[in-house]
Amino acid sequence: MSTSSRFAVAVHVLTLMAWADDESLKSEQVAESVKTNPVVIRRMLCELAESKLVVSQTGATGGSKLARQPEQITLLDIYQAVDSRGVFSLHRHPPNRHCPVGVNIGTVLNQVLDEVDSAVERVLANITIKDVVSRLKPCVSTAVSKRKPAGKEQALSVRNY
Amino acid sequence: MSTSSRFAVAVHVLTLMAWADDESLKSEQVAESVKTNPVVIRRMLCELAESKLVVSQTGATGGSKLARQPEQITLLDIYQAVDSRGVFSLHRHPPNRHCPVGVNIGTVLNQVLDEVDSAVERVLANITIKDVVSRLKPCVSTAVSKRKPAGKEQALSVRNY
DNA sequence: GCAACTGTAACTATATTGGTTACAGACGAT
DNA sequence: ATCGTCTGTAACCAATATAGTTACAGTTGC
Repeated sequence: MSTSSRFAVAVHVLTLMAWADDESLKSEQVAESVKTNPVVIRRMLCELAESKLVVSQTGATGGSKLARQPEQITLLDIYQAVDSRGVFSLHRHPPNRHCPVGVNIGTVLNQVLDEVDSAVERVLANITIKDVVSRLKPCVSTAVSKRKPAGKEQALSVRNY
Repeated sequence: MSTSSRFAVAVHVLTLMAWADDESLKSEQVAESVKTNPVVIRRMLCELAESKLVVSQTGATGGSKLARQPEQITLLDIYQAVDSRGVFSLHRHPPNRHCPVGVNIGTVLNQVLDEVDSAVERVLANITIKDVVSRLKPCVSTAVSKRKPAGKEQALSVRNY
């Protein structure tokens, strides 16, 4: 199975941008939230830009923001953009073609892997970045209310961290 | 996502044993079908034995066979035995706790990952090794019929390769 | 006892991901 | 026009996971 955190980080990045509304974020700011190197973020942003999920601008005052509304970006879009190799893999090297099982297990396994991948995609297609932000807000206001009884969530800028 | 072929190989191994009926197979024979090293197979067989999917016997005339009937072993059993880390991973290092998104994205991501894992498990739980063997047989008899018009599949022993 | 297995440790090889440095090119501000 | 700040990208290193290999102790049937 996947051992990659690329999907998790990509969701994190796009959620940050949705949180920031229409303001563009610099790779440095995103990297601070994810706690990684800005180059790692920029590499991922390039992939996300190729899939038309974000738009970036070079130059001073540059940065990146969502290419569409948060409700029009599904987790499946993100998954396909950064981590679309499927849940499982077949054998590294093809099995023995002279064995009745070895010669055809690949066909059967591919059917199974397709079923699994479809199930994963059905789940991811039904969750948007807007949903993620919605699920996030209760956590945040609760966390903040310990210090600020009157929650004013909009004041929490990701740019401050 | 997963990039491991462990699940594919494990299904292959157990399918071989189901195909061999109740005869025990030596790691050498299994390795020939999978085209890998017998030690790789024995390592995997140990994991499968811990999960009570196969039983092995040491000594001369030793080998391994299924611990239960093929219809009582699901692909979920196999998945959990050899590759149970879940489909996705979270961030390698925890995100910034001072960022409203970073501090809680893990909670939301875990909800999503649980939904995905459940979907995968539902698919795998509904496929047994017997099903895999059934899906395999048409392929084999077709392949064989090119040389042997009167198919007699039972004669195809995995022990020959 | 001997031969043929499994179980397992130790090591190497290979692949993937993540992290880092460095730098060319874009672009707004002055 | 040039300067500072940003993106895009190449090149490289580190860390991790899996696969493959050799070696050998222990088990078991003959």
